[in-house]
Amino acid sequence: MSQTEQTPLSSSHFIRQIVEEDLETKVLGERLITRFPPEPNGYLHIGHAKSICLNFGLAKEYGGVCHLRFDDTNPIKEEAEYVESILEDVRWLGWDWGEHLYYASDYFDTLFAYAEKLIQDGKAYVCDLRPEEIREYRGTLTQPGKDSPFKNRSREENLALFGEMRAGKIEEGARVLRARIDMASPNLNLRDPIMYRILKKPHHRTGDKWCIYPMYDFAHGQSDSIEGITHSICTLEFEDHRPLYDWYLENLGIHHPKQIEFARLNLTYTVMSKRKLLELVEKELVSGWDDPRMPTLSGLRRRGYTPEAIREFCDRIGVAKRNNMIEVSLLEHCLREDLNKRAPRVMAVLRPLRVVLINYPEDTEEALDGINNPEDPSAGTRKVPFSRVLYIERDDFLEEAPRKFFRLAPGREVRLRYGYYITCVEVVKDEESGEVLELRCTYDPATRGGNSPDGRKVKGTIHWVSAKHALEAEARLYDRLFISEFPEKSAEDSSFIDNLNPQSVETVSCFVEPSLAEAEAGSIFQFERLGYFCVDSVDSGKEKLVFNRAVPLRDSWKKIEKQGGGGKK
RNA sequence: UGCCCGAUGGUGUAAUGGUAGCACGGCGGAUUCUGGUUCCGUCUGUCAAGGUUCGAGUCCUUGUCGGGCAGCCA
Repeated sequence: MSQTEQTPLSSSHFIRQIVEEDLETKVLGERLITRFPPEPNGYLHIGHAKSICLNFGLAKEYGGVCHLRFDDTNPIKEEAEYVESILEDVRWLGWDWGEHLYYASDYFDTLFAYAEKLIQDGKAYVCDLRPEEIREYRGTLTQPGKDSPFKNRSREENLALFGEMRAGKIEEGARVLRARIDMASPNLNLRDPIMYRILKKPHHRTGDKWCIYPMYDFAHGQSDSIEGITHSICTLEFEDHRPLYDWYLENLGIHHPKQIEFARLNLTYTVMSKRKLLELVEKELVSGWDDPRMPTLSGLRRRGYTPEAIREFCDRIGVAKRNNMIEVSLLEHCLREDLNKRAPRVMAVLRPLRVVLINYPEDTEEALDGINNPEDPSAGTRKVPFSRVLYIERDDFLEEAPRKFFRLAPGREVRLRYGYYITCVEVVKDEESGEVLELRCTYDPATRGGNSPDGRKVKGTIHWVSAKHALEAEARLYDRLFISEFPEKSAEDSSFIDNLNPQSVETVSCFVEPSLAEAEAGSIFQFERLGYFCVDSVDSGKEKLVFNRAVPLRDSWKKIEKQGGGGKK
């Protein structure tokens, strides 16, 4: 057993190395404590999954713990609805925070006391500059800022003023509490950053208790500190904030976790920013945060992605500091890899073409044995009803078929999966339009089950459903939401919205085998030769089955077809 | 023309001064009652120039390119 574990699948990335070293030298204690700190202002997406798996994964791996903490310091943007969805998504992904569920808002009292301490130490002051003035005084990227005229107020005055801010005596925007650092710092975050601002808004957890709220920088590090976090792992854009993170903790003289930054996930053909995802939702360009085309965890779940596939994906993409752009094909690969092992196979016809077996008795039907999962013998077999009239996929018939087309064509023989060999003898067409309406075929009774006693081979096997027994269902064929590989890189005067794929979903009415009648919401099947389909958790029901295509099977025929049509006829 | 970070095949990611490897992807083939799966083969890489060293993807210098930062957002 231990021999199989000698080669860990996940590679050793730089954060793991730092953690390992720190655990060895015990500079931050003996136990690893990480945290995932979402702001409850939107739904979690696949990019968050990277962070979640990193933080929870590391904790699990090294016998530590990972906290789930909501970074809820801005009541204007945050809502309880988001808290609920985030809890659900993290749990669904397979992680357990145990009793370690926290809210930055739980620390508001402590944070307030911390602020008073800095004032007392002459390291913070109340500033009366207006927002525009603060911006002016801050300077620019290349020019230093200048001191606020209020920078040298006495401690007593600052304390009193800060108390008034808290008591609601000051109007919004009139005053802020600032750290007294250095207006000339080349790092703008150190130019006397704002610690507290006045926001006369009720908070989703603290209600009306507060009308001043700490800024991210004044809340995050201290929250980490209070919880005894050892390694505070965040994304690259906070790199410039680290000196401030360190400054607060040092000047407060409290436990000092180590902040480490890594590059966030980017995926081709999708957008990842919460702002853009919100825009898609609000403009009703998608059906909601859980639209199966969204890269949100709720969308992916509804689409048919499994937690296992997502975790595997997060493991494979690695962790580094350089900006990256992961190809969606890797995500799709991880899904197929997982589902191939587990998804029951079933037959469904998306674009039906009627086939009549002219030498098959009218009143007969039989039950054929279908293998539920060739990758998993324990999944067993099922009975699939067969009769004289069937539906096959329109794509599986071509009137003028090239040599490499192994499916049905006039005069050609194919195997019906688990059924008989059939030969197409007649094509019935609409006289006016020329559209193929029906195929008339003969079947070979000796080939029942899919093998011929004379050993003759057929190149192709196609799927089918019995017309009499089939269930009608809806299938939603999803494709990528954007046509462009890099939707955010749109022309100057256009938005990422212009890169939406107009064919990102096609809804078809299809026929599925009767065994699917009792399929539960959220369960996933492989429609043989087509792809993986998930019973929609919102719209599917007893009256009407609705399936979402999570991902199609790889299709090498399509490739041949594109390259040159599979040769001469 | 400030500060910080980064640069390895098409895309990711390893190699921690000592044979540039793995995965996805592409291409070709074998097997197959899913044109799926599986298996085999194959393709392409250390940003540039100097320096240190017996030896540099790795260390140093300079340059180039990419990213982040001027919310009372996180």
